[in-house]
Amino acid sequence: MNELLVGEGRALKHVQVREYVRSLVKDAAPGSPAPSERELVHRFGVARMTVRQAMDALVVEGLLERIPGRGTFVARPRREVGRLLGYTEEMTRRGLLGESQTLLARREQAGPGVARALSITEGDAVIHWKRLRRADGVPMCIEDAYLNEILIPGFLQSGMPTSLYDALDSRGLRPTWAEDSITADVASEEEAGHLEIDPGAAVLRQSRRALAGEKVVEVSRSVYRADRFTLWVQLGSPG
Amino acid sequence: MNELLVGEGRALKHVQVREYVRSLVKDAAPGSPAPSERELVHRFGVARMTVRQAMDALVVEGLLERIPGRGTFVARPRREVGRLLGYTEEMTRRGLLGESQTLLARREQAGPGVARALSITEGDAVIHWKRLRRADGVPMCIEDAYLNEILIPGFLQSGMPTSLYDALDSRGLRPTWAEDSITADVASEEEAGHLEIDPGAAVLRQSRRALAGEKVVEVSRSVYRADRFTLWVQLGSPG
DNA sequence: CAGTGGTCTAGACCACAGT
DNA sequence: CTGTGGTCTAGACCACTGG
Repeated sequence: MNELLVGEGRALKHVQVREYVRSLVKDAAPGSPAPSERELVHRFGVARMTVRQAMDALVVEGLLERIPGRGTFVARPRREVGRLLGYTEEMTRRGLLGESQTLLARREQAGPGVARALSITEGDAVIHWKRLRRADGVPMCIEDAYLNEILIPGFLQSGMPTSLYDALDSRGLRPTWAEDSITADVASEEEAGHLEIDPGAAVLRQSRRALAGEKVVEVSRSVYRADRFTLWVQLGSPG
Repeated sequence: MNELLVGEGRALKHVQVREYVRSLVKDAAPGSPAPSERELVHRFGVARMTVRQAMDALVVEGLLERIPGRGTFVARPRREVGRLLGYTEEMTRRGLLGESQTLLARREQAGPGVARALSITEGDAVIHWKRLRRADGVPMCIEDAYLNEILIPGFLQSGMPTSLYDALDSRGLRPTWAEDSITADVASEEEAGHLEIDPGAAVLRQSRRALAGEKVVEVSRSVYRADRFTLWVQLGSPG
């Protein structure tokens, strides 16, 4: 469990075996056989329970699959909820060039709504960052985000990053979980101006509460041009 | 692993221990201590590795949490992607009464698009089921669904169920995974008539591909009144 | 038949918590 | 200090698979 905390010199045997098998299996096709447990026992000179501990971890991880009487095999990749993507990554994945234009970036005191959403106290410092997002040069979305300043001290002074999620990542605060609410609406005058659409055109509104571990790092409201953006979500339990 | 396949008489020790601990812990508050491993060794007269196998399963399940040097404790419930809900359940959860009015229900041959989405062959039999959904008596959504007829023989003849997902559930085909695409739009004339809104009013369009295990059981397009419906989604990896 | 994973034993030493 | 979980050993028998 705590291999990252182990000092340099130590190397737990089950970890050695696990990583050996992982490296063997890394680029193998699904269905390829992994070494048998008894083969690993001989190769590493360890007890079978130790080998099983190593293999168990890889099975739980979804990398291997045991078939009684036959052997252990590379599992077909399980369906999984994708990594949580920021706007720039999302656009890159769609083959578009994502750009941002900052409309507002300043330190504020949290109002009651933002404070509740960020799980902080009203009046605490927050970063308010509003951006116009483009894709291949054409307006795509307006994002209005609030960040918990306590978690990212000096954020405004350090120069605004291109990708918020990358910036959070570098602080060990990449969101891995988000709660979104999504609704359809029509664009207001102001939104229409920024997005270069007609007032009354359809837009998709997304409110996000993004967490890194237990910490709420970002709450935001985004409004997307409906004619340019479709949201994809996977729901339920992989498997 | 295969406790369900085990004959009546057999009872694997690690399963006995696991279920004993599970029952102890079922209604316990997070943070409550579970029996220590050595205590279970004495209680069941088994080896410690056997107890660990039992506890490991509960830890992987997220029910228990080990703290080295302290003991094993009931874990706080992990964040999890919710069970995939059908319309009726979704409305119930929101405190609304969900009702359906069938607009169309018949057997058809799959066209190319539906066939691809259902992972079947063009011309295969499908159930085409179009419904107007109400919440507390007011139109909420129009759902146009296609079901793989091979998976649910006699579906049309058996009387249309109130809840599609419950009906699938009873056949062991409750969807546990869905891929949705969501976009905003304005209502067409026909949609506006059904939904009792003005043409041009904002609507949320949701295309769903729902799977039970590996089988695609349902593909559907729904159009929701934006003034009455907000979609909630959780993204990322629980934990 | 030989080989596989699944289960199980009866010990052992370690690092770490709390008293 | 005692008690905890974490690691590890060197065997064993079982049910199952495939040739």
